[in-house]
Amino acid sequence: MGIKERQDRERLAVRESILTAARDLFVAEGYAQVSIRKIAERIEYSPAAIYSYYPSKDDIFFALAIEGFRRLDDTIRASEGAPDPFIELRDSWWAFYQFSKDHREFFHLMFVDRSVPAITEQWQGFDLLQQMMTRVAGRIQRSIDAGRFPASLNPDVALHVLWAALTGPAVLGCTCRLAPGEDCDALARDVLDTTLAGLAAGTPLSFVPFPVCTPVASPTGVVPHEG
Amino acid sequence: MGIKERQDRERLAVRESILTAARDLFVAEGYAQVSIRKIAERIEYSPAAIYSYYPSKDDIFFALAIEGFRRLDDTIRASEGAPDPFIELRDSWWAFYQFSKDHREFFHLMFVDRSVPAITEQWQGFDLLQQMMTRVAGRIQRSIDAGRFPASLNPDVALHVLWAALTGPAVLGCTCRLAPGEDCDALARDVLDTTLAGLAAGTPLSFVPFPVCTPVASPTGVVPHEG
DNA sequence: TAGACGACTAAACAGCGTTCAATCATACTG
DNA sequence: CAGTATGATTGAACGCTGTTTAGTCGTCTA
Repeated sequence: MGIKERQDRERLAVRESILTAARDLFVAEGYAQVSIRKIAERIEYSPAAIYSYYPSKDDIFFALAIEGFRRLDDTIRASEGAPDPFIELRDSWWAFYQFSKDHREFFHLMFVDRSVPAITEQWQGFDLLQQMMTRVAGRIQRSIDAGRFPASLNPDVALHVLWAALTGPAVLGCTCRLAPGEDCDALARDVLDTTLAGLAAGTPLSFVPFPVCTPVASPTGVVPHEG
Repeated sequence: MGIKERQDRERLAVRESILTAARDLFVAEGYAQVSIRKIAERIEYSPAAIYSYYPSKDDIFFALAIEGFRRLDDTIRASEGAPDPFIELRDSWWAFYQFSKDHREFFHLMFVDRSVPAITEQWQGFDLLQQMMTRVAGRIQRSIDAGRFPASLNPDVALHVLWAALTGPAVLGCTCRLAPGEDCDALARDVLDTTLAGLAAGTPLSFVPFPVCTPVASPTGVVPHEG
């Protein structure tokens, strides 16, 4: 009988509709405006019903975060293809910044929010994030190979420096910390170019990355140089 | 009669005790754990009483943000004194980053939080912030004068680039977005040094700063260069 | 057809920010 | 000193939140 299959399908559909309602509220009105009761009203179920699909509100946000990583992955993948690996690298990080603008709430949930502990705790468990990091580290390696960065540059370290630096303007933008007339895009571009130039200049670095995101595992493991 | 004076003094004392209770809860348990009822319990007043001292919970957080700017100002002032202006500049931003570590909740409230609209809206109205920016812009100017940066560098633009870049590792740190073993201090140091190096390399910049924070008003006004 | 199982709901709990009528202590006035 | 006005303070309530629980209802299975 396909009865169980149909039931599973129906359950999945409701589960999906919860996520859709949450996402719509989230994107349209912001994180703080998402409540179990509002979601319930949208899907025409009682608030309690939601708890048989998600154990808590946090788990709904966790699911949204995963969706966010999927969207970010799409955005960064779409930035591939520039003939020059250095330009391609620059495009990757510009895509990262653009993501913070185009998906403000997602970005905040993924990279800034502290109110969903599971997202912070399982940070290293987001496969897609690790894959993205690996991919971008690969682009850095190709830029090194093309002579745009010193051969001594550790791609994983550069990845973290670029990530941290670009997170700044993204946060300032999505939390409205610039003066009304100031152009956040210009600031992000300047931070990106300045950081790339600083890396190209061979600035000594001291960060020791977590081994996971090494693009291609070297036989001797990750050996970060001292700064 | 000193009666009115005494009453004013008492009112101020209660007002201050509200802020102290809020700050203690805030620092010890985090933003989300601060509630009017908990503050009321600490100062042994009813929750309603608080509303005759602060019109809303947001106003309490606003007062805490002002205190935060005072603390940050102290921290940055304390970083003055290095003989080399470039080192002094580096110390300023290291102090900014250290502030984000030592006063995590304050930093979050001041630079990241979105749930207190007044802080975002009155952002340009924080005198102390403007003064700090002016002071740091002055340090950048002295570094330019000392030949550590190109003469073409606009101090206000550099200020914003450094601010944005350093905000990144600060946010990643205080929102726990690094892997357990990773050293956020090292990352912040690398971002700082990389950004300083990028600025020193004369990277073309395009950001146009809001005129307010020009260290010394030039007769022709702020003329940002094109990037 | 009877029973079991699972989805769903109404109602409640404890918490939240905030408001309001009522109370109480104090200071001023006659 | 008595009476009044003033302003601080409170208890109770409103409407909101996330979550739990007991009970209902419909569908599938035997």
